[in-house]
Amino acid sequence: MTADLAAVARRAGVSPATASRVLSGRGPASAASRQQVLAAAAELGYRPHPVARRLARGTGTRVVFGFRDRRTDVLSDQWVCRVVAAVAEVADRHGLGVSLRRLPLDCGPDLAEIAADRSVAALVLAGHDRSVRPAMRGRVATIGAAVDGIPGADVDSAAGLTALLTHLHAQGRRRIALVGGQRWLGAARAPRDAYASFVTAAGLPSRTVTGDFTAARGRAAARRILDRWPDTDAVVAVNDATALGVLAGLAQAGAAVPHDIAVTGFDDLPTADAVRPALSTATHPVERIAAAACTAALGLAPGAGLFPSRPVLRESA
Amino acid sequence: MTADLAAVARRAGVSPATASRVLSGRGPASAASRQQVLAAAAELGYRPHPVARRLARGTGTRVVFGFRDRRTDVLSDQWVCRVVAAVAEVADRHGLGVSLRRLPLDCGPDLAEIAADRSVAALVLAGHDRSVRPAMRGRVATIGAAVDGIPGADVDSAAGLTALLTHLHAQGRRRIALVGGQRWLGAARAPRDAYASFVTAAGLPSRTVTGDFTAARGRAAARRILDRWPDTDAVVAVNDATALGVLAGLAQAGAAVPHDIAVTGFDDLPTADAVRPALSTATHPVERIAAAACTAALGLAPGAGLFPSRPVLRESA
DNA sequence: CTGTTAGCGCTTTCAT
DNA sequence: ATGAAAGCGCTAACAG
Repeated sequence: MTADLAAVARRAGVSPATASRVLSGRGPASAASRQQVLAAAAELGYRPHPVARRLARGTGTRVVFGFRDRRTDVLSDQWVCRVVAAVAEVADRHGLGVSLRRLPLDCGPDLAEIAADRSVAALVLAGHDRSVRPAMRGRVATIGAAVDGIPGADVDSAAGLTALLTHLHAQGRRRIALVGGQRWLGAARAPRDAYASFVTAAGLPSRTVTGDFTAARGRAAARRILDRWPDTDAVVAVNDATALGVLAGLAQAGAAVPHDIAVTGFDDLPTADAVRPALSTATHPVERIAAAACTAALGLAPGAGLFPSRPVLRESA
Repeated sequence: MTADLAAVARRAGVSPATASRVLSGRGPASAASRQQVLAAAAELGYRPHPVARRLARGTGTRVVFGFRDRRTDVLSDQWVCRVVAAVAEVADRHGLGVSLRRLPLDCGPDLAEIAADRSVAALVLAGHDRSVRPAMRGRVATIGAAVDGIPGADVDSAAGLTALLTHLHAQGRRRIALVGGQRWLGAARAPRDAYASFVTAAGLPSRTVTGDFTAARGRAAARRILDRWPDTDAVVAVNDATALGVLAGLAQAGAAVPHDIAVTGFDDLPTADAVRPALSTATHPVERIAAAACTAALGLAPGAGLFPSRPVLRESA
């Protein structure tokens, strides 16, 4: 039914090899043959067979998004879902699909399996830290800090958090607490460090509580903070989900936001603007980040890069 | 490097065809040969080449999730992202990837293009209505109402909404407004109808406002409702995003939830439980729905099915 | 139940 | 620049 390359070549009066060169844009071809081939392809309504192409080239057909986490219920994480969707949209432009794979903390075996799967064109990793080293020969990128040689599409969270802290400080907040992330997570490090530098530089007390990027823990963290340091006047959360939890926890405890306590999130998920009080946070170009990680993993772009984290001030701070 | 089928066959002392039959589980094979082949495969660490397999079988390598909507920014819709992620997880088990494709309202040409793409193993459609008819020969399923012959993984939203309305009524709410969805959207029909039947049966006034499944419109809808029917004592929203917006709009107008006005959502997204007041809504098995649609589209399951919508009562109603 | 023989559709050396 | 030919790795129709 559908015309194949041979048919196009025949009609163009050239060999399949030449037709292939023209249609795939790889390899030389005279203007004349190019002309013929293109015309023939158009007339025949030729559509290359992506699968055949990938088999011949030895490239895979899907990019795996590997998310390393302790939770089993990955789908309830908005950030994860958003990134997967973003990657799915980018991948579509390359004729590829995305698979979501939850990875345990000790993901060596899983990574080896992924590397051995020849349907995998590339691996995009998130939730990693220094200890994670993919078993793949290239075709890998991370969302988050780059790890030895592997390109990473990272958010400049140090700058973003510092900007938020600066804002709070300018507002007169002097007893600022941080709800951070798990220690095993690479992405939790930068915020923690940025917070530490800021408070010491500004001569503020350091008040840190560990969360896990979920609203549930954010809520618990709010209570803990109120218990330990009742005079806290601002809470900086490592992401929006946590901040939402903090908001809920504070409301439950009867603290007024932002009057008594200011709250900030991180990521600027759609909900940040839908809740009351609207969440002040830092916004990140998720789509561009996903796209960068994806193309870098596919080897279509040199490296990934550092993306801006811009404060978005709404009502909560 | 990696052993191929021929190597396994050779080592097992059988033909490639037999090895293929055993390893792919299709076609007959004597216990003896099966034994040999399996052993040989194990010893050689044989991993089938998914791409070659798909080329030979003529099946595609990815499932396209087509989302029909007027918005360009699909990624800011939590439901969409969640479904994509869920499909991506299910697809992974079949060695497939998912592509996300935004479809315009008039998506005929796009569907034709998707059908012509031989890398597409299946199409999962959402945001459709009766007018949409995929150009594919099978390999399609919808999330939402089934349309002529195409299986659909649908939520029993009529039952879910009715349950919510019944709850509100039992609470003494008598002036209940609905924030529905766009008329061109098939998924918006069932809730609208369910609401209509309920209010007429209960002898309540009908108060309907059209939303678009976003928080922004939900907020606007809340204001409109307050304007037109100041004595409204409950607002039922067609989804959680809308409900979040309604919550924000009511808060802004100084209405207390649930004291003055009760609010309900639909879907039970993770945020529903993170906001204050926590959103009363109806919960749906998103993963199972996505899985059903995916497997049905791939032709691995007969049809999709109707999934339960169970009320989850929290604080807002 | 098994082997033989063609493919699936495109790419890519390697000569020319 | 171009063509012939040899794959990429597996599946499936067809005899036997």
